[in-house]
Amino acid sequence: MTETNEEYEVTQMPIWSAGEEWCGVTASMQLIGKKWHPVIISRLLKHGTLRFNQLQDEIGDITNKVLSDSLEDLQQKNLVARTVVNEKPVRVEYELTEQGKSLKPVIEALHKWGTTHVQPVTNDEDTLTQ
Amino acid sequence: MTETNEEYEVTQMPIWSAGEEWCGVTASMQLIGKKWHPVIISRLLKHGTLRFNQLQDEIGDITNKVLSDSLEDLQQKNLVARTVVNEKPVRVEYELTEQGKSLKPVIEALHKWGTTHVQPVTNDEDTLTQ
DNA sequence: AAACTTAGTTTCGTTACGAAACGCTAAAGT
DNA sequence: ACTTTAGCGTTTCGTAACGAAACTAAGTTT
Repeated sequence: MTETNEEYEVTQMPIWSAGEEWCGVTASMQLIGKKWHPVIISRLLKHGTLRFNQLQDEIGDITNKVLSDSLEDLQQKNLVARTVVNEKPVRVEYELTEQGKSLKPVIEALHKWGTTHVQPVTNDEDTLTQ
Repeated sequence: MTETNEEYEVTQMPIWSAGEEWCGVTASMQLIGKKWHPVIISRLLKHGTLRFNQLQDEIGDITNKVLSDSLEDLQQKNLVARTVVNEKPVRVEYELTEQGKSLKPVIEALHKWGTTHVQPVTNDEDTLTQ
């Protein structure tokens, strides 16, 4: 097909091109700036290792496709590792790499802000009490 | 725009519905989980007040449309305030609300992680143009 | 054989993001 | 009087990300 395994293609995209001032926030966003990445990482931080369906249950509202796509992206960015355990039925485990674990302070900051500055609306859709 | 408006209506979208376990990370993501939001907020944290073009220059790679859309979303979420100063030519200023300023620890965590765990690539791999 | 489990993939529709061009107001240059 | 410049966007159109729902595939249990 392709001469030199173009599938892999080291998609370490150019984080920042010349001239522009490089910024840590921008850099972080290139790696975890997708909708579900921080949530997935938070669950793996909490549980260490999770299987596909466990992860999905923990998150709650994510579809198969989006979880699958997100995990693929996270692997490709070396934040998550995927292991196939040969049992029957086959078991697939996801866990954070060291790089992924290093995101702990970021996730903690997100968690803290979310819990202290966003109130969960306790639903029933008519409580406009704040 | 400050008076009651049926179009406005939602005020605070349902962050989480009943049975699901609510999580601070998910909540945060609902508010700042867009590609450019953290970067925009970081610039406003740094400079206090910025005009449209200043903000665009500070960020570097964002288009008019996306910056405009993002700012609109941030206003709607009460993280950014927009002020029109009636000069000639008209001046429009953006700054963080108190709620927006409270994101400082989150942005700092992102900044720190980005600067310590992502290296700026300096365009190796193909050094043809630069 | 039918149903279930795990771990996804396929299809298709909607929303977010991007590039480039254009619009508007008003001053300033020629 | 025109053209250019500056500020602050909007319009148009194309691609990528996200989502809902159905489906696949290997093996297991009923």
